[in-house]
Amino acid sequence: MNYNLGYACINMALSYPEKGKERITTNRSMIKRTFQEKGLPYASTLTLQNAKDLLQILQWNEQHGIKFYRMSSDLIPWASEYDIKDLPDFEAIEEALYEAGLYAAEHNMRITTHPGPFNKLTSPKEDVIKRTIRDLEVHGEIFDLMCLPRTHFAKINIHVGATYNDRRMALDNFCKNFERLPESVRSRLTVENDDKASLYSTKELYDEVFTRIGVPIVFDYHHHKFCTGDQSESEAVHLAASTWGDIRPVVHYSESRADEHNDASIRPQAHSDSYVNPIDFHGLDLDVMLEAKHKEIALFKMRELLKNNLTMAA
DNA sequence: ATAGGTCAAGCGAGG
DNA sequence: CCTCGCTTGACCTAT
Repeated sequence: MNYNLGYACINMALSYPEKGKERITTNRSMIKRTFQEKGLPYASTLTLQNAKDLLQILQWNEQHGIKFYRMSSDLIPWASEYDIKDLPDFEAIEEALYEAGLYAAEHNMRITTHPGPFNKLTSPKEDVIKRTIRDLEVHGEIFDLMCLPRTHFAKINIHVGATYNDRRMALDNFCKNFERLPESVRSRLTVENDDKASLYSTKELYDEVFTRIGVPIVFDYHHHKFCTGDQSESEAVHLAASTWGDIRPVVHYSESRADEHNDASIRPQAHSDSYVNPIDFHGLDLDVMLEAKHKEIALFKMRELLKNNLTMAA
């Protein structure tokens, strides 16, 4: 079985270092008021630091055998509000991003991203669509600056995520607005099954999105429990995997926080800190994005679980 | 230095 | 009608 385990955005060891050591993070940001006061020069300063730290995170990953990483969407604060090329430090930023992308390529790393829930290609409101296209375009541009491939290897993953009590209309909008995206995004976009029964299951994404516009499906194990589309986990993960062509499918894995803390008051969709069960690959080659709060620490735990699992099977 | 309140965006769910 | 949660906590002010 071939697979990579990855984690999202934050490296605990680098982000919360021991005293005296410098914090390494790609998530420096600012609130709106500060952006209005300080404008592009400060955005540029934060971006350059974030972009330089990205390489450090990738190097840390390499040292720890981690080949799969989800980039933060906060790398360039307020990027949708201006042209990145207008940042005073653009050349240095471009260089830092290129270096990070080159490092990833040289070490066979897979880099992906997951823009926020505000991105709604389904919306009947044109201004929502315009903002969504702009935000996705920024993600595509950053990946281009890193020279990441324009394939689903470097996926940009979003949810379909809304129905407006008219799923036909919503799905039609999604497919129609997909065509309005720049090639840097269209070539990389994937969709993920939702975590609410009223939204979109893997099966529905397959029937209504993949078959129409060919966008592959990221299967989320935890979300599937809340929106099965009348499929078993095995059926759904196989269906999702069939949408990826030559590219190894990505899946998301997390466990229930409510179970982990034995606390029924925690919403069942919430993600655990770490893991107690090894992921079931259902016989597939998959790249697994681990969505646990403890990040790379949880990844190491999953490694152990899989190793023990293998030992027991042998 | 640390704690606590606050923070762009779109939705749906729950109170 | 309001708040929370979601990709992913981080920023900012008061103490």
